[in-house]
Amino acid sequence: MIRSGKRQKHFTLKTFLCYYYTNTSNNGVKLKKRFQNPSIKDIAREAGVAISTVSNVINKKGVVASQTEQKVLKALEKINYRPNIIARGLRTRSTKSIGIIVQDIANPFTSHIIKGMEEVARKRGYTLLIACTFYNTEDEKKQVDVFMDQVIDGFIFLGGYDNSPVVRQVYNQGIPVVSVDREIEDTDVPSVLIDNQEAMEKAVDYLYGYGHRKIGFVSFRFEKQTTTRNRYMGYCSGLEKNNLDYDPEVIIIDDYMRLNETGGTFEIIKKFLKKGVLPTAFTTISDVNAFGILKALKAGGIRVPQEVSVIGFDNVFFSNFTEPPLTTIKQPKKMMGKTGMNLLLDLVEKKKVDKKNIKLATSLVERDSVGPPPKK
Amino acid sequence: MIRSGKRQKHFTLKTFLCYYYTNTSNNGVKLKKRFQNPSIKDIAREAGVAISTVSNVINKKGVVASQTEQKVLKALEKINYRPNIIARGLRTRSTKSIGIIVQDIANPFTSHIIKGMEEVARKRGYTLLIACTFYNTEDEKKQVDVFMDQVIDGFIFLGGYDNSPVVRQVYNQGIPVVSVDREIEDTDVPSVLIDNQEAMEKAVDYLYGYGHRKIGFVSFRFEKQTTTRNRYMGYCSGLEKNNLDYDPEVIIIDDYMRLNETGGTFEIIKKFLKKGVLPTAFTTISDVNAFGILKALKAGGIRVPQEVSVIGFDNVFFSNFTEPPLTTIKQPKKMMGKTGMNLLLDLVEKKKVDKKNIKLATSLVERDSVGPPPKK
DNA sequence: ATGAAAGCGCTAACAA
DNA sequence: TTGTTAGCGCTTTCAT
Repeated sequence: MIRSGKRQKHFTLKTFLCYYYTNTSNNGVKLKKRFQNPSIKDIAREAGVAISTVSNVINKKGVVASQTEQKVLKALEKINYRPNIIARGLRTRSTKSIGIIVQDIANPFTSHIIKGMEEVARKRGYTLLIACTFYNTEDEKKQVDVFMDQVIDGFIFLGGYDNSPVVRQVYNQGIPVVSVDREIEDTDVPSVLIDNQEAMEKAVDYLYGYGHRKIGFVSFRFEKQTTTRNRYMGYCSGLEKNNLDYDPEVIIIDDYMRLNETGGTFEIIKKFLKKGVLPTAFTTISDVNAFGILKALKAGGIRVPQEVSVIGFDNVFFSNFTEPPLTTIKQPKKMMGKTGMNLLLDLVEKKKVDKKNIKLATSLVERDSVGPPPKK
Repeated sequence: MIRSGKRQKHFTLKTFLCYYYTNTSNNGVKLKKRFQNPSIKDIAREAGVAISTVSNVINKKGVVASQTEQKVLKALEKINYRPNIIARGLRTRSTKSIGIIVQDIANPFTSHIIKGMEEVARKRGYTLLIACTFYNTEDEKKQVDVFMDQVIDGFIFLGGYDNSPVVRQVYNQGIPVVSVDREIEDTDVPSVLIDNQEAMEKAVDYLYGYGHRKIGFVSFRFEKQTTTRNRYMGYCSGLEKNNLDYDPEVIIIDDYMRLNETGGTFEIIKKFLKKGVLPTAFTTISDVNAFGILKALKAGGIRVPQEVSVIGFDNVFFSNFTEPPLTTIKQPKKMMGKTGMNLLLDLVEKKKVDKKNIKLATSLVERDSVGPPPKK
């Protein structure tokens, strides 16, 4: 309800010029009807030029005589005018805002990506609309519609289930969209990703290099999530590459850790420990899961990395502050956000983009949670 | 650039009814000019009623004969119509969106507050615009203007420096605003806060109860931030209450930890350790700072809590996964977010609010980072 | 109860 | 080069 005249309590510089008089049925007397922010009309009147001329000056369009321009500029300076984006949006169908659909804004991985996005969006003059869907595909669909109603300039889908029909639908409507950390099978849709398989393979290689031969994998289920599935694929191909057997006994896949990664993993691994079969090292799909493993291991009196090694994925900030500090695969979070947003805005602004499916490099951060396996 | 006809590539159910013909200068031939989403006009035409009647049905306003209503409903069902919020906003000056100004969206404390906000906003049909200012007061001012241009329904200022003039200005313009985790001196402005002083006093009491008599305090500078200053006040009053001396030697206040809380604190405390004066316990203004203390202590070979105790503030998720798990003051983060957003939306919707300055309760979460001081 | 029409503030097409 | 005007899609007022 911004700028609703009735709630305006003070005269401000912004408004002092802008009340106007209009006929009402009140005995034909002209009454002060409402306050509002200055509009382009006020500027035009003040400068003594046409509305469209003001518009041209503001948007640096058309040709305006420098003398006229001066007049407008002067009026603009005198009156603290700000164009109404909503009104402009109604005409131009652009509101300088980007909708971001994310699973969980409080997740330390995604929140850093968003931070990167926010940074470039703001720098380029766009505003961020954010909605969280908590892995609810229906909600995601609904939220897309809500954003459509708001008339946004573009979409970013950040992480979560593939849910490509929704992305596709947006894409098909000709709305700029990029998928970040979400692998859509069709590569028409612009994307910013990492090579999840290669990254996880790197982790297995690293563990193998330390002498590990019985390497576990812990994850939630990944039928609907290609990113995660590809990490699993990387785990498998890493095994294969190093001639290691695929051992279902040390592969723990359970959806219980889906929405409560750390706590869920903790429980699952604690239970797993009771079985008495132990890999010499754990791989997992994210740091927040690794934290749960670490804690369960500690609770079970198992030392890391002396008895069991653990390697994470993401390189979340807190990986540096666990005990021991977590060795992990680093995803360039902020860069993913920035790259994704720049790509999207280039699309929005119809700039030439030479690469619309971008893969960013990962790296391995060595800390202290991986060591050689214990000697028998 | 949503719904820009030129980029529409496919016919969809949504659009099939909605291309129309118009004269162009092209030899006087009528040309298909553009696609668009169905508008209220299309519904009106389909139902054979007036536009305003459709509007009335949609908004459940005025009186519509049930027969007419049925016709409209039927048309509505046939055509997948969605009102254009932007156009509506132009008239009503309400876009069902809330602007949130926050320092750092990736901070684990604020991100959980925002999560709470998002939850209720979405439930109540509002969208979130988010901007980060990174403690830059100028940016904050600018961002307020950007949000104004967007015509949002209300503001939330979340954390950060007091910067009350900006908040005041918004408030004075009659725009609904609430301040969350940000203490503005004037209580006209609705707010959701905790009692920072009482909370920190609680921490000191707790430490005192364990036998600590030399209690440190670590913080960045707080001239411009009342929340933090009040925690300091709580530290002081806690000391006083328990007849403890105020000892500047163990009070570490340094802005170096402002924007890099954990890393900065780590450095500062590492340096501090060299001085050789050590409190038996540390209080600090947030968990992320406590993590730095923990790590510095560990680096210095000092055991927690056997030699030195540490108590945090916030109860961030990861406090549970440090070594040792961090004892801390819990702030009801999600609740703060939800309460703040509910308050704001009540204000926006002009509902009766019986309490516009809300204080939420904190509690102390006992984990393992506090123990009795070492015996001499 | 229903419809016609006037804007909201802006841009863009076109006339002058 | 400048001004006039027709919308964008909606709500709201006022006739009917």
